[in-house]
Amino acid sequence: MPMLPGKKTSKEKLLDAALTVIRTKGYSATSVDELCSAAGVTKGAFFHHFKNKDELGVAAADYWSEVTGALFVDAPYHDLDDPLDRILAYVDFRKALLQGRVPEFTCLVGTMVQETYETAPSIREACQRSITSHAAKLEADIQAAMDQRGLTPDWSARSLALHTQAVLQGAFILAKAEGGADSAVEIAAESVDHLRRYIELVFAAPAGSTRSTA
Amino acid sequence: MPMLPGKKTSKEKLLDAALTVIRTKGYSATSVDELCSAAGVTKGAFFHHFKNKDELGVAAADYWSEVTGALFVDAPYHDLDDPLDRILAYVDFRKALLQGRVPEFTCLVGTMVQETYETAPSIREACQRSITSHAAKLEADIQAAMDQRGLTPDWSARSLALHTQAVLQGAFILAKAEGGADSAVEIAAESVDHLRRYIELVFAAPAGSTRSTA
DNA sequence: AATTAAATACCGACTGGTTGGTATGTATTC
DNA sequence: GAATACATACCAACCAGTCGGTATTTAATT
Repeated sequence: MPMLPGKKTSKEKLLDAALTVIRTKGYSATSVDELCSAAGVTKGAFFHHFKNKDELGVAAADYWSEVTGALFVDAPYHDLDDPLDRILAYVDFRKALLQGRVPEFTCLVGTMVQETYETAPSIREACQRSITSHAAKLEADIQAAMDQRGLTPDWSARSLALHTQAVLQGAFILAKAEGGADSAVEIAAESVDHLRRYIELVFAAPAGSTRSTA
Repeated sequence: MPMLPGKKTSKEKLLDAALTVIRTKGYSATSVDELCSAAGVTKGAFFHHFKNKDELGVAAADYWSEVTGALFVDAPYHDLDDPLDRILAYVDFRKALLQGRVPEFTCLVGTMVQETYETAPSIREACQRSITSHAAKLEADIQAAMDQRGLTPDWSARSLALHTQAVLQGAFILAKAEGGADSAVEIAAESVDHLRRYIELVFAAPAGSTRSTA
Protein backbone atom coordinates (compact mmCIF):
# COMPACT_ATOMS: atom_id res chain seq x y z
CA MET A 1 0.00 0.00 0.00
CA PRO A 2 2.30 2.81 -1.15
CA MET A 3 0.65 6.03 -0.04
CA LEU A 4 1.91 9.53 -0.49
CA PRO A 5 5.32 9.63 1.21
CA GLY A 6 5.52 11.94 4.22
CA LYS A 7 1.82 11.49 4.86
CA LYS A 8 1.32 9.35 7.92
CA THR A 9 -1.31 6.66 7.88
CA SER A 10 -3.87 6.34 10.63
CA LYS A 11 -2.08 3.28 11.92
CA GLU A 12 1.19 5.15 12.30
CA LYS A 13 -0.54 8.09 13.94
CA LEU A 14 -2.22 5.74 16.39
CA LEU A 15 1.05 3.99 17.25
CA ASP A 16 2.84 7.30 17.74
CA ALA A 17 0.04 8.51 19.98
CA ALA A 18 0.14 5.23 21.91
CA LEU A 19 3.81 5.71 22.82
CA THR A 20 3.08 9.09 24.36
CA VAL A 21 -0.30 8.53 25.97
CA ILE A 22 0.42 5.09 27.44
CA ARG A 23 3.73 6.25 28.88
CA THR A 24 1.92 9.16 30.51
CA LYS A 25 -1.24 7.51 31.84
CA GLY A 26 -0.51 3.81 31.71
CA TYR A 27 -2.15 1.20 29.52
CA SER A 28 -5.38 0.50 31.41
CA ALA A 29 -6.19 4.15 32.00
CA THR A 30 -5.74 4.93 28.32
CA SER A 31 -9.07 4.63 26.54
CA VAL A 32 -9.46 3.87 22.85
CA ASP A 33 -11.36 7.12 22.40
CA GLU A 34 -8.53 9.11 23.95
CA LEU A 35 -5.98 7.37 21.77
CA CYS A 36 -8.04 8.22 18.70
CA SER A 37 -8.42 11.88 19.54
CA ALA A 38 -4.71 12.14 20.41
CA ALA A 39 -3.89 10.61 17.03
CA GLY A 40 -6.53 12.69 15.24
CA VAL A 41 -8.31 9.67 13.82
CA THR A 42 -11.73 8.13 14.35
CA LYS A 43 -12.74 5.04 16.20
CA GLY A 44 -13.55 3.37 12.92
CA ALA A 45 -9.91 3.74 11.89
CA PHE A 46 -8.75 2.23 15.18
CA PHE A 47 -10.82 -0.93 14.88
CA HIS A 48 -10.00 -1.21 11.21
CA HIS A 49 -6.30 -1.58 12.03
CA PHE A 50 -6.55 -3.39 15.39
CA LYS A 51 -8.94 -6.17 16.35
CA ASN A 52 -9.11 -4.87 19.90
CA LYS A 53 -7.27 -2.73 22.43
CA ASP A 54 -4.89 -5.51 23.44
CA GLU A 55 -3.77 -5.95 19.84
CA LEU A 56 -2.84 -2.28 19.78
CA GLY A 57 -0.85 -2.91 22.96
CA VAL A 58 1.11 -5.67 21.24
CA ALA A 59 1.62 -3.51 18.13
CA ALA A 60 2.76 -0.61 20.30
CA ALA A 61 5.36 -2.81 22.02
CA ASP A 62 6.65 -4.02 18.65
CA TYR A 63 6.67 -0.45 17.32
CA TRP A 64 8.60 0.60 20.42
CA SER A 65 11.23 -2.03 19.64
CA GLU A 66 11.55 -0.67 16.11
CA VAL A 67 11.84 2.97 17.16
CA THR A 68 14.31 2.40 19.98
CA GLY A 69 16.18 -0.20 17.96
CA ALA A 70 16.82 2.40 15.26
CA LEU A 71 17.91 4.88 17.92
CA PHE A 72 20.56 2.54 19.29
CA VAL A 73 21.74 1.31 15.90
CA ASP A 74 22.46 4.89 14.90
CA ALA A 75 24.28 5.61 18.17
CA PRO A 76 28.00 6.27 17.76
CA TYR A 77 29.39 3.90 20.37
CA HIS A 78 29.44 0.85 18.09
CA ASP A 79 32.67 2.04 16.50
CA LEU A 80 34.77 1.54 19.64
CA ASP A 81 37.30 -1.27 19.46
CA ASP A 82 37.27 -2.45 23.06
CA PRO A 83 34.00 -4.27 23.82
CA LEU A 84 34.12 -2.97 27.42
CA ASP A 85 34.33 0.57 26.06
CA ARG A 86 31.25 -0.16 23.97
CA ILE A 87 29.38 -1.37 27.05
CA LEU A 88 30.34 1.70 29.05
CA ALA A 89 29.50 3.98 26.13
CA TYR A 90 26.10 2.31 25.93
CA VAL A 91 25.52 3.12 29.61
CA ASP A 92 26.66 6.69 29.02
CA PHE A 93 24.28 6.91 26.07
CA ARG A 94 21.40 5.67 28.23
CA LYS A 95 22.28 8.30 30.82
CA ALA A 96 22.38 11.02 28.17
CA LEU A 97 18.86 10.04 27.13
CA LEU A 98 17.59 11.01 30.59
CA GLN A 99 16.35 14.44 29.61
CA GLY A 100 13.14 16.40 29.57
CA ARG A 101 9.96 15.31 31.26
CA VAL A 102 9.45 11.85 32.72
CA PRO A 103 6.99 10.49 30.11
CA GLU A 104 9.49 11.36 27.42
CA PHE A 105 12.45 9.30 28.63
CA THR A 106 10.74 6.38 30.33
CA CYS A 107 10.13 2.98 28.76
CA LEU A 108 6.84 1.98 27.19
CA VAL A 109 7.18 -1.77 27.63
CA GLY A 110 8.35 -1.48 31.23
CA THR A 111 5.21 0.50 31.96
CA MET A 112 2.87 -1.79 30.05
CA VAL A 113 4.16 -5.08 31.38
CA GLN A 114 3.53 -4.01 34.97
CA GLU A 115 -0.16 -3.64 34.24
CA THR A 116 -0.69 -6.51 31.86
CA TYR A 117 1.62 -9.35 32.90
CA GLU A 118 -1.21 -11.28 34.54
CA THR A 119 -4.17 -10.15 32.48
CA ALA A 120 -2.94 -9.89 28.87
CA PRO A 121 -0.44 -12.65 27.97
CA SER A 122 0.06 -11.40 24.41
CA ILE A 123 1.15 -7.96 25.64
CA ARG A 124 3.39 -9.50 28.29
CA GLU A 125 5.11 -11.57 25.61
CA ALA A 126 5.54 -8.55 23.34
CA CYS A 127 7.13 -6.60 26.19
CA GLN A 128 9.41 -9.50 27.02
CA ARG A 129 10.48 -9.74 23.38
CA SER A 130 11.27 -6.03 23.40
CA ILE A 131 13.37 -6.18 26.56
CA THR A 132 15.24 -9.39 25.83
CA SER A 133 16.01 -8.53 22.21
CA HIS A 134 17.47 -5.22 23.33
CA ALA A 135 19.46 -6.91 26.09
CA ALA A 136 20.74 -9.51 23.64
CA LYS A 137 22.63 -6.87 21.67
CA LEU A 138 24.34 -5.76 24.87
CA GLU A 139 24.99 -9.36 25.87
CA ALA A 140 27.17 -9.86 22.79
CA ASP A 141 29.50 -7.03 23.84
CA ILE A 142 29.55 -8.27 27.43
CA GLN A 143 30.53 -11.76 26.31
CA ALA A 144 33.21 -10.31 24.06
CA ALA A 145 34.64 -8.28 26.93
CA MET A 146 34.62 -11.38 29.14
CA ASP A 147 36.36 -13.47 26.49
CA GLN A 148 38.93 -10.79 25.79
CA ARG A 149 39.91 -10.69 29.45
CA GLY A 150 39.56 -14.38 30.03
CA LEU A 151 36.98 -13.75 32.70
CA THR A 152 35.02 -16.78 33.87
CA PRO A 153 32.93 -15.37 36.68
CA ASP A 154 29.97 -16.98 38.43
CA TRP A 155 27.60 -14.73 36.53
CA SER A 156 26.63 -14.93 32.87
CA ALA A 157 26.81 -12.27 30.18
CA ARG A 158 23.05 -12.59 29.84
CA SER A 159 22.45 -11.93 33.53
CA LEU A 160 24.56 -8.77 33.42
CA ALA A 161 22.80 -7.58 30.26
CA LEU A 162 19.44 -8.09 31.95
CA HIS A 163 20.75 -6.41 35.09
CA THR A 164 21.49 -3.25 33.12
CA GLN A 165 17.88 -3.25 31.97
CA ALA A 166 16.69 -3.82 35.53
CA VAL A 167 18.66 -0.81 36.74
CA LEU A 168 17.24 1.37 33.98
CA GLN A 169 13.67 0.22 34.59
CA GLY A 170 14.12 0.77 38.32
CA ALA A 171 15.59 4.20 37.71
CA PHE A 172 12.47 5.08 35.74
CA ILE A 173 10.28 4.07 38.66
CA LEU A 174 12.31 6.21 41.05
CA ALA A 175 12.00 9.12 38.64
CA LYS A 176 8.26 8.68 38.42
CA ALA A 177 7.97 8.58 42.19
CA GLU A 178 10.08 11.71 42.52
CA GLY A 179 7.74 13.75 40.35
CA GLY A 180 9.55 17.04 39.75
CA ALA A 181 11.41 16.91 36.47
CA ASP A 182 14.90 18.00 37.52
CA SER A 183 15.31 15.94 40.67
CA ALA A 184 13.66 12.99 38.95
CA VAL A 185 16.26 13.05 36.21
CA GLU A 186 19.02 13.39 38.80
CA ILE A 187 17.89 10.39 40.85
CA ALA A 188 17.63 8.22 37.76
CA ALA A 189 21.04 9.38 36.56
CA GLU A 190 22.69 8.53 39.88
CA SER A 191 21.44 4.97 39.60
CA VAL A 192 22.91 4.74 36.12
CA ASP A 193 26.19 6.05 37.58
CA HIS A 194 26.17 3.19 40.08
CA LEU A 195 25.55 0.75 37.26
CA ARG A 196 28.49 2.15 35.30
CA ARG A 197 30.73 1.91 38.36
CA TYR A 198 29.68 -1.70 38.88
CA ILE A 199 30.55 -2.64 35.31
CA GLU A 200 33.94 -0.96 35.65
CA LEU A 201 34.63 -2.72 38.93
CA VAL A 202 33.46 -6.14 37.91
CA PHE A 203 35.60 -6.05 34.77
CA ALA A 204 38.58 -4.46 36.51
CA ALA A 205 38.96 -6.75 39.47
CA PRO A 206 39.54 -10.43 38.73
CA ALA A 207 40.11 -11.95 42.15
CA GLY A 208 42.94 -10.34 44.07
CA SER A 209 44.22 -7.83 41.54
CA THR A 210 43.32 -4.20 41.84
CA ARG A 211 43.12 -1.63 39.14
CA SER A 212 41.97 1.93 39.42
CA THR A 213 39.61 3.05 36.73
CA ALA A 214 40.04 6.08 34.52
CA MET B 1 -12.94 2.42 67.78
CA PRO B 2 -12.03 -0.74 69.68
CA MET B 3 -13.87 -3.58 68.02
CA LEU B 4 -13.73 -7.23 68.83
CA PRO B 5 -10.07 -8.20 68.59
CA GLY B 6 -9.29 -10.68 65.86
CA LYS B 7 -12.25 -9.55 63.85
CA LYS B 8 -11.11 -7.53 60.88
CA THR B 9 -12.94 -4.34 60.05
CA SER B 10 -14.14 -3.64 56.54
CA LYS B 11 -11.36 -1.11 56.13
CA GLU B 12 -8.67 -3.65 56.96
CA LYS B 13 -10.25 -6.22 54.68
CA LEU B 14 -10.33 -3.68 51.85
CA LEU B 15 -6.69 -2.71 52.36
CA ASP B 16 -5.60 -6.35 52.47
CA ALA B 17 -7.53 -7.02 49.28
CA ALA B 18 -6.01 -3.92 47.68
CA LEU B 19 -2.46 -5.22 48.20
CA THR B 20 -3.26 -8.43 46.38
CA VAL B 21 -5.57 -7.24 43.62
CA ILE B 22 -3.64 -4.11 42.68
CA ARG B 23 -0.35 -6.00 42.56
CA THR B 24 -1.99 -8.53 40.25
CA LYS B 25 -3.97 -6.31 37.88
CA GLY B 26 -2.57 -2.85 38.44
CA TYR B 27 -4.33 0.15 39.94
CA SER B 28 -6.38 1.43 37.01
CA ALA B 29 -7.65 -1.99 36.00
CA THR B 30 -8.79 -2.69 39.55
CA SER B 31 -12.40 -1.61 39.95
CA VAL B 32 -14.00 -0.61 43.23
CA ASP B 33 -16.57 -3.36 42.79
CA GLU B 34 -13.87 -5.97 42.35
CA LEU B 35 -12.04 -4.71 45.42
CA CYS B 36 -15.23 -4.96 47.44
CA SER B 37 -16.04 -8.50 46.37
CA ALA B 38 -12.42 -9.57 46.95
CA ALA B 39 -12.64 -8.11 50.44
CA GLY B 40 -16.11 -9.50 51.02
CA VAL B 41 -17.64 -6.12 51.79
CA THR B 42 -20.20 -3.92 50.09
CA LYS B 43 -19.71 -0.76 48.10
CA GLY B 44 -21.31 1.19 50.92
CA ALA B 45 -18.51 0.09 53.22
CA PHE B 46 -15.92 1.17 50.67
CA PHE B 47 -17.23 4.71 50.30
CA HIS B 48 -17.82 4.96 54.02
CA HIS B 49 -14.08 4.53 54.66
CA PHE B 50 -12.66 6.17 51.54
CA LYS B 51 -13.86 9.36 49.85
CA ASN B 52 -12.96 7.97 46.45
CA LYS B 53 -10.80 5.39 44.72
CA ASP B 54 -7.69 7.55 44.81
CA GLU B 55 -7.95 7.89 48.56
CA LEU B 56 -7.90 4.12 48.82
CA GLY B 57 -4.79 4.18 46.66
CA VAL B 58 -3.09 6.52 49.10
CA ALA B 59 -4.24 4.45 52.08
CA ALA B 60 -3.02 1.27 50.39
CA ALA B 61 0.43 2.80 49.88
CA ASP B 62 0.58 3.85 53.54
CA TYR B 63 -0.65 0.43 54.61
CA TRP B 64 2.02 -1.15 52.43
CA SER B 65 4.65 0.90 54.27
CA GLU B 66 3.31 -0.35 57.60
CA VAL B 67 3.19 -4.02 56.59
CA THR B 68 6.60 -4.10 54.93
CA GLY B 69 8.08 -1.87 57.62
CA ALA B 70 7.09 -4.42 60.26
CA LEU B 71 8.55 -7.20 58.11
CA PHE B 72 11.94 -5.53 57.94
CA VAL B 73 11.98 -4.43 61.58
CA ASP B 74 11.49 -8.05 62.62
CA ALA B 75 14.21 -9.27 60.25
CA PRO B 76 17.27 -10.68 62.03
CA TYR B 77 20.03 -8.76 60.25
CA HIS B 78 19.82 -5.71 62.52
CA ASP B 79 21.90 -7.48 65.18
CA LEU B 80 25.07 -7.58 63.08
CA ASP B 81 27.88 -5.35 64.34
CA ASP B 82 29.45 -4.34 61.05
CA PRO B 83 27.17 -1.91 59.18
CA LEU B 84 28.37 -3.36 55.85
CA ASP B 85 27.30 -6.80 57.03
CA ARG B 86 23.89 -5.35 57.82
CA ILE B 87 23.62 -3.91 54.32
CA LEU B 88 24.62 -7.20 52.69
CA ALA B 89 22.27 -9.11 54.98
CA TYR B 90 19.48 -6.77 53.92
CA VAL B 91 20.19 -7.59 50.29
CA ASP B 92 20.24 -11.29 51.12
CA PHE B 93 16.94 -10.87 52.91
CA ARG B 94 15.42 -9.16 49.88
CA LYS B 95 16.66 -12.01 47.70
CA ALA B 96 15.16 -14.58 50.07
CA LEU B 97 11.80 -12.84 49.73
CA LEU B 98 11.77 -13.65 46.01
CA GLN B 99 9.55 -16.69 46.30
CA GLY B 100 6.23 -17.95 45.04
CA ARG B 101 4.23 -16.26 42.34
CA VAL B 102 5.05 -12.85 40.93
CA PRO B 103 2.16 -10.87 42.45
CA GLU B 104 3.21 -12.15 45.87
CA PHE B 105 6.75 -10.81 45.95
CA THR B 106 6.49 -7.67 43.85
CA CYS B 107 6.05 -4.16 45.22
CA LEU B 108 2.69 -2.42 45.48
CA VAL B 109 3.98 1.14 45.36
CA GLY B 110 6.32 0.47 42.46
CA THR B 111 3.38 -0.82 40.50
CA MET B 112 1.03 1.98 41.49
CA VAL B 113 3.38 4.87 40.89
CA GLN B 114 3.95 3.80 37.29
CA GLU B 115 0.28 4.25 36.53
CA THR B 116 -0.50 7.28 38.63
CA TYR B 117 2.57 9.52 38.67
CA GLU B 118 1.05 11.92 36.18
CA THR B 119 -2.63 11.54 36.91
CA ALA B 120 -2.96 11.19 40.71
CA PRO B 121 -0.47 13.38 42.59
CA SER B 122 -1.61 12.20 46.01
CA ILE B 123 -0.90 8.57 45.15
CA ARG B 124 2.44 9.48 43.62
CA GLU B 125 3.42 11.26 46.83
CA ALA B 126 2.32 8.32 48.98
CA CYS B 127 4.41 5.95 46.85
CA GLN B 128 7.38 8.27 47.06
CA ARG B 129 7.04 8.41 50.85
CA SER B 130 6.97 4.63 50.98
CA ILE B 131 10.08 4.19 48.85
CA THR B 132 12.15 6.96 50.37
CA SER B 133 11.30 6.12 53.99
CA HIS B 134 12.33 2.53 53.36
CA ALA B 135 15.52 3.64 51.64
CA ALA B 136 16.30 6.01 54.51
CA LYS B 137 16.70 3.10 56.94
CA LEU B 138 19.21 1.52 54.59
CA GLU B 139 20.93 4.85 54.05
CA ALA B 140 21.81 5.01 57.74
CA ASP B 141 23.71 1.72 57.55
CA ILE B 142 25.39 2.76 54.32
CA GLN B 143 26.57 6.01 55.86
CA ALA B 144 27.81 4.12 58.92
CA ALA B 145 29.76 1.72 56.72
CA MET B 146 31.25 4.63 54.82
CA ASP B 147 32.23 6.43 58.00
CA GLN B 148 33.72 3.30 59.52
CA ARG B 149 35.96 2.81 56.51
CA GLY B 150 36.67 6.46 56.00
CA LEU B 151 35.22 6.32 52.53
CA THR B 152 34.50 9.65 50.82
CA PRO B 153 33.45 8.59 47.35
CA ASP B 154 31.80 10.71 44.67
CA TRP B 155 28.46 9.09 45.43
CA SER B 156 26.24 9.65 48.44
CA ALA B 157 24.81 7.13 50.88
CA ARG B 158 21.37 8.26 49.79
CA SER B 159 22.09 7.58 46.13
CA LEU B 160 23.28 4.06 46.89
CA ALA B 161 20.26 3.41 49.09
CA LEU B 162 17.98 4.54 46.27
CA HIS B 163 19.99 2.49 43.81
CA THR B 164 19.24 -0.68 45.78
CA GLN B 165 15.56 0.14 45.45
CA ALA B 166 15.96 0.80 41.75
CA VAL B 167 17.56 -2.61 41.24
CA LEU B 168 14.77 -4.32 43.17
CA GLN B 169 12.04 -2.47 41.28
CA GLY B 170 13.75 -3.24 38.00
CA ALA B 171 14.11 -6.89 38.98
CA PHE B 172 10.35 -6.99 39.58
CA ILE B 173 9.71 -5.67 36.09
CA LEU B 174 12.00 -8.28 34.56
CA ALA B 175 10.18 -10.97 36.55
CA LYS B 176 6.81 -9.73 35.34
CA ALA B 177 8.02 -9.72 31.74
CA GLU B 178 9.39 -13.24 32.12
CA GLY B 179 6.03 -14.64 33.13
CA GLY B 180 6.72 -18.21 34.20
CA ALA B 181 7.17 -18.35 37.96
CA ASP B 182 10.48 -20.20 38.28
CA SER B 183 12.49 -18.42 35.62
CA ALA B 184 10.97 -15.11 36.71
CA VAL B 185 12.27 -15.60 40.22
CA GLU B 186 15.66 -16.63 38.86
CA ILE B 187 16.06 -13.56 36.68
CA ALA B 188 15.12 -11.24 39.52
CA ALA B 189 17.49 -13.05 41.90
CA GLU B 190 20.41 -12.70 39.49
CA SER B 191 19.92 -8.95 39.41
CA VAL B 192 19.98 -8.89 43.20
CA ASP B 193 23.20 -10.93 43.04
CA HIS B 194 24.75 -8.25 40.85
CA LEU B 195 23.63 -5.62 43.32
CA ARG B 196 25.24 -7.51 46.19
CA ARG B 197 28.47 -7.89 44.24
CA TYR B 198 28.49 -4.17 43.50
CA ILE B 199 28.12 -3.28 47.16
CA GLU B 200 30.94 -5.64 48.09
CA LEU B 201 33.19 -4.20 45.40
CA VAL B 202 32.45 -0.58 46.10
CA PHE B 203 33.19 -1.05 49.81
CA ALA B 204 36.24 -3.22 49.19
CA ALA B 205 38.23 0.01 48.82
CA PRO B 206 41.01 -1.07 46.44
CA ALA B 207 44.26 0.89 46.27
CA GLY B 208 43.74 4.00 44.24
CA SER B 209 40.21 4.64 45.32
CA THR B 210 39.43 7.68 47.37
CA ARG B 211 40.06 7.48 51.08
CA SER B 212 39.85 10.21 53.66
CA THR B 213 42.85 11.01 55.82
CA ALA B 214 40.82 10.87 59.01
C1' DA C 1 -6.75 3.53 -22.24
C1' DA C 2 -11.14 2.96 -20.35
C1' DT C 3 -14.24 0.29 -17.48
C1' DT C 4 -15.10 -2.43 -13.92
C1' DA C 5 -14.55 -5.26 -9.81
C1' DA C 6 -12.69 -5.82 -5.44
C1' DA C 7 -10.23 -4.87 -1.78
C1' DT C 8 -8.59 -1.33 1.46
C1' DA C 9 -9.15 2.59 4.44
C1' DC C 10 -11.69 4.91 6.73
C1' DC C 11 -16.23 7.33 9.12
C1' DG C 12 -19.40 8.05 13.07
C1' DA C 13 -23.69 6.76 15.19
C1' DC C 14 -24.97 3.23 18.20
C1' DT C 15 -25.02 -0.54 22.02
C1' DG C 16 -24.77 -3.12 26.12
C1' DG C 17 -22.11 -3.57 29.91
C1' DT C 18 -19.06 -1.38 33.47
C1' DT C 19 -17.38 2.48 35.93
C1' DG C 20 -16.85 5.56 40.05
C1' DG C 21 -19.80 7.67 42.92
C1' DT C 22 -24.44 8.94 45.48
C1' DA C 23 -28.66 8.80 48.20
C1' DT C 24 -31.18 6.79 51.55
C1' DG C 25 -31.80 3.53 54.73
C1' DT C 26 -30.74 0.72 59.18
C1' DA C 27 -28.15 -1.60 62.85
C1' DT C 28 -24.65 -0.97 66.24
C1' DT C 29 -21.63 1.29 69.19
C1' DC C 30 -20.28 5.16 72.32
C1' DG D 1 -29.09 10.41 71.09
C1' DA D 2 -25.53 11.00 68.14
C1' DA D 3 -21.94 9.43 65.72
C1' DT D 4 -20.13 5.28 63.42
C1' DA D 5 -20.46 1.37 60.38
C1' DC D 6 -22.25 -0.50 57.32
C1' DA D 7 -26.11 -2.13 53.36
C1' DT D 8 -28.72 -1.60 48.91
C1' DA D 9 -30.64 0.53 45.10
C1' DC D 10 -29.62 3.62 41.82
C1' DC D 11 -27.35 6.90 38.26
C1' DA D 12 -24.91 9.39 34.69
C1' DA D 13 -20.66 8.99 32.31
C1' DC D 14 -17.67 6.19 30.09
C1' DC D 15 -15.99 1.95 28.21
C1' DA D 16 -14.58 -1.37 24.37
C1' DG D 17 -16.43 -2.95 20.54
C1' DT D 18 -20.08 -3.18 16.37
C1' DC D 19 -22.27 -2.05 12.19
C1' DG D 20 -23.79 -0.11 8.01
C1' DG D 21 -22.10 3.09 5.03
C1' DT D 22 -18.65 5.79 1.87
C1' DA D 23 -14.31 7.28 -0.30
C1' DT D 24 -10.12 5.78 -2.30
C1' DT D 25 -6.83 2.85 -4.11
C1' DT D 26 -5.36 -1.35 -6.59
C1' DA D 27 -6.10 -5.24 -10.01
C1' DA D 28 -8.32 -7.37 -13.66
C1' DT D 29 -10.61 -7.21 -17.86
C1' DT D 30 -11.67 -5.32 -21.99
